Amino acid sequence: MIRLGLCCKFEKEPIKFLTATALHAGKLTPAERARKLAALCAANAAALRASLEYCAAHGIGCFRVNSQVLPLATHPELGYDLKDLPGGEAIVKAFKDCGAQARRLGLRLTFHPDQFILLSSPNPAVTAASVKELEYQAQVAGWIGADVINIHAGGAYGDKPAALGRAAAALKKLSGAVRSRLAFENDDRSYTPSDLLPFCAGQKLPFVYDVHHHRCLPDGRSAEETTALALKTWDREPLFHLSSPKFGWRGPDPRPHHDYIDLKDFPSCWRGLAITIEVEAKAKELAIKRLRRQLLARRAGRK
DNA sequence: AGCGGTCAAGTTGAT
DNA sequence: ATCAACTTGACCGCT
Repeated sequence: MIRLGLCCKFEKEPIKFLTATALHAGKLTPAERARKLAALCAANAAALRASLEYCAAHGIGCFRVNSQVLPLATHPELGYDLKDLPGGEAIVKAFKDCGAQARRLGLRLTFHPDQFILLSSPNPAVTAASVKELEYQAQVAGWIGADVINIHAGGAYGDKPAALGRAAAALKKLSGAVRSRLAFENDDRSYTPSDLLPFCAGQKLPFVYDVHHHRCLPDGRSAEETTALALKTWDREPLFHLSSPKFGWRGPDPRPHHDYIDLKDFPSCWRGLAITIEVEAKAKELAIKRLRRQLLARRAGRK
């Protein structure tokens, strides 16, 4: 059966992940700052633990972890190694406990580094910062047992093949911890599934199929064809993305995400597949709950 | 408790 | 030139 994934946060459930601003943290003395950051990391480990319990209790099989789960960890000036913060070892253990609990509960965990993470950039400083961020996320992924770090291909810079060539070169700089988890997702501006499927095949990396992005930036291939090709790139449970347009498909801009998923946007060819679908909907766990109910009702009604 | 200004980072396309 | 969009609006000082 399909596994639905919740992205990063909750709408109604009182589980909060904390962050910090560099401006404020930078004004603190080093000791104050270390204490503050340690407190945030510890609170986020507890929030992750609570998230896992919630997901398991509500039929949500996958949870995406916020990139800022260790706030400012890779900041150029304020970055830190969690083990060096006060009580850091205990916080690492709290994350490892989350991993053990996720395994017990059968939950899948993923990361989706943000838009600044670019392996295709012509600027080496951008790539270097991206590699650093990926290594950090892979470290946390190791603690908690997350099996996917999903990124976009980045900008086209006027020449997509050249950009993908730079990405391929950057892949060589990544540790096994990142490589073994890395996946590429089609976006709604530059890179379609047709752009990325050959790249992923060549690099032996899985392809995360976002059908909403594909509908916003089509490439002439159907969802059925693309789904079949995407499935083949995975040596474990495939990961796909689903959303609905906030203002409808006839609105001014289909890209912003709706609070909920319109069942009509659920590709019929996804029915019954053994896949994870991360639900990118603003109403978060409420959207998953509604989608789950509708999928079950449809399944029952079909028979 | 609530408000408003502000926040590390890149790229794109609409206005 | 500015802005919103992207995986998530949240933080923080002020009242």
